[in-house]
Amino acid sequence: MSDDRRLDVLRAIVEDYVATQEPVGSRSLVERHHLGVSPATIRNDMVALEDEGYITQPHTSAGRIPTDKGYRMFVDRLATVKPLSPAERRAIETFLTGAVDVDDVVQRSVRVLAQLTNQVAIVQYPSLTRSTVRHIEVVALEGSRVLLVVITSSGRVEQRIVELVETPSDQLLSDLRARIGRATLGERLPEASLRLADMIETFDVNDRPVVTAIVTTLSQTFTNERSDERIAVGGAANLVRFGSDFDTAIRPVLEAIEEQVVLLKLLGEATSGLTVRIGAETGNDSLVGTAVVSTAYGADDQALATLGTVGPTRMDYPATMAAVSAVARYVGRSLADT
Amino acid sequence: MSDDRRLDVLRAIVEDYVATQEPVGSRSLVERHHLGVSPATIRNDMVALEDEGYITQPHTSAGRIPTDKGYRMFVDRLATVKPLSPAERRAIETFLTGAVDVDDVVQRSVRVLAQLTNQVAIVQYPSLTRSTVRHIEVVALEGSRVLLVVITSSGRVEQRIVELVETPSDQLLSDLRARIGRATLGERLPEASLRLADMIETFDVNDRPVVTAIVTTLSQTFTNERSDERIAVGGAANLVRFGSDFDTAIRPVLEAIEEQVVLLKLLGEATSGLTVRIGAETGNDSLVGTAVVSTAYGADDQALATLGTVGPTRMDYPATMAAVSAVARYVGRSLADT
DNA sequence: GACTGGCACTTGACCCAGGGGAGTGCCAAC
DNA sequence: GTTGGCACTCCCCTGGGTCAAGTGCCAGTC
Repeated sequence: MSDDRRLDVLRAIVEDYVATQEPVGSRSLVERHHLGVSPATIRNDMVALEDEGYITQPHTSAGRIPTDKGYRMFVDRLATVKPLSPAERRAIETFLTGAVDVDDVVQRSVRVLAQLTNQVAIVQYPSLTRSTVRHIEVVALEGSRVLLVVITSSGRVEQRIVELVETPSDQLLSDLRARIGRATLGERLPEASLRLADMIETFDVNDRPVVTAIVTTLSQTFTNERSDERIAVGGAANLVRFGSDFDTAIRPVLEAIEEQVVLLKLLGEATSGLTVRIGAETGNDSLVGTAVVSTAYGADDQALATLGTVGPTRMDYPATMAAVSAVARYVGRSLADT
Repeated sequence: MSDDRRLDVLRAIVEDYVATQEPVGSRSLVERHHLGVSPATIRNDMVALEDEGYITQPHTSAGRIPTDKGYRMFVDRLATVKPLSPAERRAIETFLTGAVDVDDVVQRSVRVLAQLTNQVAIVQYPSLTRSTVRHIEVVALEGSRVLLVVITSSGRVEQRIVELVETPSDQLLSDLRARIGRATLGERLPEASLRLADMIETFDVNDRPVVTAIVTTLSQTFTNERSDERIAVGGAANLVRFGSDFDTAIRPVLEAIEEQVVLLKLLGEATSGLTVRIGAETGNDSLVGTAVVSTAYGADDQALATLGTVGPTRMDYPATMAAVSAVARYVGRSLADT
C-alpha cells in the first residue's frame, strides 16, 4: 500500500469535510478527486488511517471525519499555501490605511481579519513591556495637577494625570523632564521603570514628594499589566459557523472571548512564527472542536504582540493561515508608520 | 368585569412568563398568585386581554404569552421599582472605583452592567462633541514632529502626532500654545473647532504652514465622528438567554453588536431619562423579541453619552431598569472625578 | 351581571416502528 | 495491491397513536 496515496486520501478527506461539513465516504471521495482507484481501495486506506488515529467515524455506517491528529498532519505536511487574492490584499490595505492612531489600527485590523476569515478575530494591543520609550512629556495643568504622557516605539500613547500635594516650580519640572528623558529614552519599558526608581534619590530632598509622585506614576504606567492585556475581539457573528449545537459548540467560545485572561492564553506566547493550535492543543478543555491560528506581529523585526483567529477545527486552514499572516504583516507595517 | 383585575392578570402573566419562559395557563396563574377567582374567570379576562392585543397564544391549546404591547403596558403602568440589593450596589462601587482612566471606567462599567443584568451591556464612550476643552498641549518631538494632546472635561484624552514640513521654533510653539489655549479653553469642542479655524489668519504668513497643519489636526480631532461613535460591548455570553433558536434569536443580535452604527441607533438619543424600547420600538426589524433599556449618563447634570442593555423582551424589566440607572449614576460620578 | 364548574375539543410533545439510503467491512477474485 | 460484490449497520425520516395541558363555551349559581 502506497504511503503517498494514503496521505492524499487524508488530504482529500480534510478538504471535503471542511467544504461540506459532512462525513465523507469512499464513493464521493473518488468522484470528487481523481485518485485513480476504486472506492474499495480507498476504504482500505481509510481503515489504515483510522488505525493510526487520523480519522474517525461518527457512527458505524457513516463516512469519516478527520480527528485533531488528522488536522495536525494536514497542517504540518499536507496543506499547500493559498496566497491571498489581490482583492483580499487590497481590502486589507484600504482598511488599514487611514487609521489615525494605534487604537484605530487595532480596531480596523480585527474587523478586516474577521471579515477575511469568517471567524472570530482577536488582536492584542501592542505590548507595553516590549516597546521602548520614544518620548515622555510632563505638563503642568491647572492647580497642582500634572499630566504625564508616554509615547512608545509602537506608537502607543499612555497618559496619566497626577494630583500633587504642592504646585511644582517650572524649574523643577523642566529639570525633571530633562532627567527623565535622559534616563529612559530608547529604553524598554521595564528597564526604564528601574532607571526611574534609581533616579529619585538624585533630587533635592525638598523636591522628593513631587518627584516621587510623578516618577512612581510613570513607573506604574510602564509596568501596567492591565494595558499589556488589552485585546480587541471581532466577528462574533461568525460563531454561527461553529455548528448548530449551541451549548457545546458556541457557548464555550462566547465565554472564552469575554475573558481577557483566557483569550491571552489562547493567543499564546508571541513567538515569531505562525502557530496553529488544534483542539486540546489550545490548552482549554471546554474548547473541543475549536482551533486557534495566531502569530506575532511587530514593527520592524521586533515582536510586539499577537493576533489571530479562533474557529472550528473544520476550518479552511490554508486560507486562514494566509489571512492571519498577511494581516500581521500589514499591521506591523502600519504601526511602524505611526 | 373589573378592569383592575384584568391588569393584575396581565402583570401576573408577564411575571410568570419572564420567570418560567413558558406560556402561562389559567390554572397555574391562580395557583401562583392569590387572585381569589377561579381559572375560568381568568380565562374570560384572558380573551379580553387578547382582544386588546396585550397577550397572545403560540398555538390554540397553549397558555398565553405577552405581546410587545403587553410588555409596554407592564413597563408603563404595572411594574414596581425593584431597588438594587446592597450587595449589588457594593459590586458596582468596588468595580468602578480603581479605574485609572476613562477607558478603564467604560470597560469596567460594561462588565458590571453585563454581570448585574445577565444581558448584553453596551456603553458609549463619553461624547467628544458634548464635552468642553479642559487642556490642550503642544509638544515638540524629535525631528519636525509635534505631539498634540487634548484633555476634555469628561476626562478623555485624545492625542495626535503631526508631521510638519519644517521644524517650528520654540517661540512659535509657545505662542501657538498660548493662543490656542485662549481660544478654546472651556469651549465645547465644535465651537472650539470654529474658533481655531478663525485663528489661523492672525499668524504671520511665514508661520502659516506650521500653524495650519497643527490647527487643522486639532480641529479634526475635535469633530472626529469616529471617536464619538466608540462603544464598548460586554456580556455576549449572555446571549444564551435569548432563546434556543440560533438563527432567529441570537444571530441578529450578534450581528447588531458587531456594527457600531446599529448599536448607536439602538442606544438612541441621549435623552436624560431611562428609556425602554421593546420589539419593533427598537427600530430594527431583525431584532424581533429583543428589548433595549438605555439611559444617558453624564458628569454633573450634563448628558455625555448613553449606556444600556439589550436583552430578550421577556426580561426582568424592573431589575434591568434599576441596574441600568444605577450604573449610569455611578459612571457619571466616576467620570466627574477623573 | 359576574363568577364558576363541567366538558368537549385542539394541538404540540413524545414515543415507537418501519422503510430507505448511505456507507462500511469483508471476502474472493484478479 | 486492487477490485467488485454483498451482507450488514445505523442514522434519518415519516406516520400513527397516546398524553397532557390548556382552551372556549355553556349552563347554572350567587
